[in-house]
Amino acid sequence: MKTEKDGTLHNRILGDIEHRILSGEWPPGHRLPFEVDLAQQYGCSRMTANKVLTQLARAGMIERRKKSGSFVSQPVAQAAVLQIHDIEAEVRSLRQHYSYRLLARSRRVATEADRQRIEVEPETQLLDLVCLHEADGKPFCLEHRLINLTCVPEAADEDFSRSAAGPWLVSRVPWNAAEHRIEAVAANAELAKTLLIARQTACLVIHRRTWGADGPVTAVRLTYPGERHTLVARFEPGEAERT
Amino acid sequence: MKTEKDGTLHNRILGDIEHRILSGEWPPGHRLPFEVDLAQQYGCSRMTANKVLTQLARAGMIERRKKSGSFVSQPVAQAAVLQIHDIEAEVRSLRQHYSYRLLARSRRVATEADRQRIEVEPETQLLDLVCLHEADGKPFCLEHRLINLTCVPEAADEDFSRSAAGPWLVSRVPWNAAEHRIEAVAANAELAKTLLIARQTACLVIHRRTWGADGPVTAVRLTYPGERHTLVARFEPGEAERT
DNA sequence: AGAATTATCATGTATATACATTATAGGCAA
DNA sequence: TTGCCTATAATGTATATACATGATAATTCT
Repeated sequence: MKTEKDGTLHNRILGDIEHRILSGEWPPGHRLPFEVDLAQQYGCSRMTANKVLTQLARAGMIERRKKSGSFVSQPVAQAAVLQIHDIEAEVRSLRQHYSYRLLARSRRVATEADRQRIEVEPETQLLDLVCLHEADGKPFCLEHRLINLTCVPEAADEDFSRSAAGPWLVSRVPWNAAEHRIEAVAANAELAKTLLIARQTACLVIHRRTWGADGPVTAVRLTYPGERHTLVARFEPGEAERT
Repeated sequence: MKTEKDGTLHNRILGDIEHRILSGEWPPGHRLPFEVDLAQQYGCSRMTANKVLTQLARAGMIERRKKSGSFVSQPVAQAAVLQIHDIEAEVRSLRQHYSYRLLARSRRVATEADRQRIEVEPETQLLDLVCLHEADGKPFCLEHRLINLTCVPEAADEDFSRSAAGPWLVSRVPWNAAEHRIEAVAANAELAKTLLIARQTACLVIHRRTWGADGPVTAVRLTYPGERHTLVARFEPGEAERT
């Protein structure tokens, strides 16, 4: 995403209108000048004004109605962009040493329980991986992953004993949709033992399901000890991307 | 965000190129046809092809280099759009009855502890609210909120005993940045009592800080009993918005 | 007056054109 | 061979223009 304003007329106009909206000078519901008037004010052609307004409309900051004009949008339901890091990068950014251990690997036909986690057809071959990501040798995150071998048959030939499946998949399989579910759970005995934490410790659990052109690719559950981990999301409503 | 493909030439071309990229037909690094060639293939002018490519570039799906051409981007760090609902709407969407109770309201000059939560100057007047959102009469979410009275002096005259401060603020104060932090915590005695849950129950905590043109507006901490609440985030990398 | 028609206005989409910008390739001279 | 210059190719930005679309306002007809 480019955000620098590179002196072009287009971006100057865009920035100016954005500023008026964000500062509250043009509150929600306010009708902005017609395209021809904007063009005159800024000394540009209608096409240029039109492109700016089109972009603002795509960014959701204004709504456009034929004949009536363009209006500042009501603030919409809040949305935030959540960065889902690669775990290795996440550990390194904490300046800790990253290591990885494969705890279990099995291949099977999807069971009913599996199909609760990943929406595959019955009889689909799956790869089931359980692995532990460590920071400075201490448990950082426990990963449970199912991979749909119909979509990614090459995965059957990888043993994933040295490196995690996540980065391997990302670079190999094009995907076009993902769903994340985030919840808090208390550690049960098994989880506590694996993560070396006390029972009942609150943990942050991220479920991620990914789809490609041929259907579900993978479903992964990441469990982080709660006290040691937070997710951060940012939202800049005015940051319409610049050309 | 408009996503329907409304038969225009622009959107036909956009959808076609998107499809080639998402299906893997044009993998990351692949050079797509030059603008003039695209224009010829689709029987349109270069301007139209240019606008489509510009849009794809803004959506992050392609990178453009002068003289060299346009290339399919490497998949970027995953990002997900997290919907932060209005709590009342959230409860209603579960088809439960929403109610609200103000538990505490006080006004004071920012303490050192407050300034850990909201980045205001010393001596700033704050409004501190604690309230409970209920679904079908049962605790649903506990809210701790600080409001910066320098930014929102009108808030001092509202008692917030009948309705929550969130929606009131949203409709009154333009804001331009927000930060969310999500973590899991175990309920302490006080929290357990307020939310009517067992001690040590895992809870999902969302910290949201909001900035307006005049600095920090509000900081809010929402605590949900973990077993009963999940956050959902979606990401559609190919969903470049359509004109 | 009320309904149907027409005119008008603002936006939406597309084209042709012009010139600016910038990275690459090729040529030319020291 | 090296360094510089120039030509060229592709994108970037902006303009003028044309016609389509859809909503509102004005007019006309019954």
